[in-house]
Amino acid sequence: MALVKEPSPVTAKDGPDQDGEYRAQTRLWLRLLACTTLIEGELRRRFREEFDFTMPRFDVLAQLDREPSGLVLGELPKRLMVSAGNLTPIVDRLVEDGYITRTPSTLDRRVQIVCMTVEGRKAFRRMAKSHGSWLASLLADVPQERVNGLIEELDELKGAVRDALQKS
Amino acid sequence: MALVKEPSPVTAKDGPDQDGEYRAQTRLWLRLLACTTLIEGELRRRFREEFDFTMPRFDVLAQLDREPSGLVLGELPKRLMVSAGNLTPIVDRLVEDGYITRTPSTLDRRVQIVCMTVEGRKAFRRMAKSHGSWLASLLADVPQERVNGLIEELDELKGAVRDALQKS
DNA sequence: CTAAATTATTTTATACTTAAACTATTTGGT
DNA sequence: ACCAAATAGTTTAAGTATAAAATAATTTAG
Repeated sequence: MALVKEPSPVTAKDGPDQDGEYRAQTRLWLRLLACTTLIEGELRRRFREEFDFTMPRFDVLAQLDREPSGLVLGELPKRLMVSAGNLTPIVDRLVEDGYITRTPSTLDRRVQIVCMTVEGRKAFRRMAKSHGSWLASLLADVPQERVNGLIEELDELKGAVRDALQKS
Repeated sequence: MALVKEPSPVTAKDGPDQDGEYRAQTRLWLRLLACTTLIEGELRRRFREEFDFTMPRFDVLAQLDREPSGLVLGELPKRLMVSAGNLTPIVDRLVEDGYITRTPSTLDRRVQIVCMTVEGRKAFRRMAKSHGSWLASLLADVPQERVNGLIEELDELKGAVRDALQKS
């Protein structure tokens, strides 16, 4: 189960660090993580301060906003790339707070349908607008073509990683 | 305190979504998050399976690996971009497991110096090697120039975001 | 030379996260 | 019809994360 190409002996070009191979890939990962952490921290902070809301809760609403007829609960973990167990308390709380409803399916009593309420939708729209403008302000100094280029490149990167995961 | 340029009235070009402005910035953020989540999940899984270790613990060791004489404890939260309170239990556990030591400074008894042990260093090297090869395998299908290009672009993006945060 | 401000770190409260075990329900094979 | 396997969802245990309050030690100002 060889997941990795045998490290080619790079001997000639490596720098002062004797770390060995894969430096560029590791560096890319660290950049990716740093950018995400930086932006995520700021978004979290603002969600908290302005709306007393958390990002995972917002993410759930964002999914439901696109589905007027609601979603099977089990779809959420897949779309949000989080574990199922994780969503239970988050959904509980959103129901409790009146943003969404959770109704058991009549056809299959294991299944539950979650659906945004009118107030939920209203609250989401308001927050989504701020969310967009926060991002725009954070990324204001990144030229538009660079933004578009990165979108494309990261899409491809995501695809490449997914493929690699599939194969393993 | 205008953080955001007033949304220019895009009226003409917007697509089927009436989301409004900032679409590209939001899309970029979602891609960034998706890539990071995807890779992070896989790295976490492998750390767990192969070494029964977690990423935050590895991150602490990675910082200390570069500092043979140890680090002031307070440096860690800054470098790792996590909160200070968060590190206390992580450092506790690393000490307990013998990977690092924590000694109070003689000059300033508020300060503690953390330093990797020999076994810690050995364990770290072993894990770092795997970490690198996991990343290489995940990113194997991303061409080398693309990797290098992304490193640079993300570096600039990080700088731009940091500047934006500074100003706010 | 002491009171007040500052700094380093820990503690507390709340929330998120995963993996794995568990419950309830449905489905497919016999 | 029955029972084993599969599926949907929740619960549990351990760990990670933040913000904010608390503690302790040091520095600074008067």
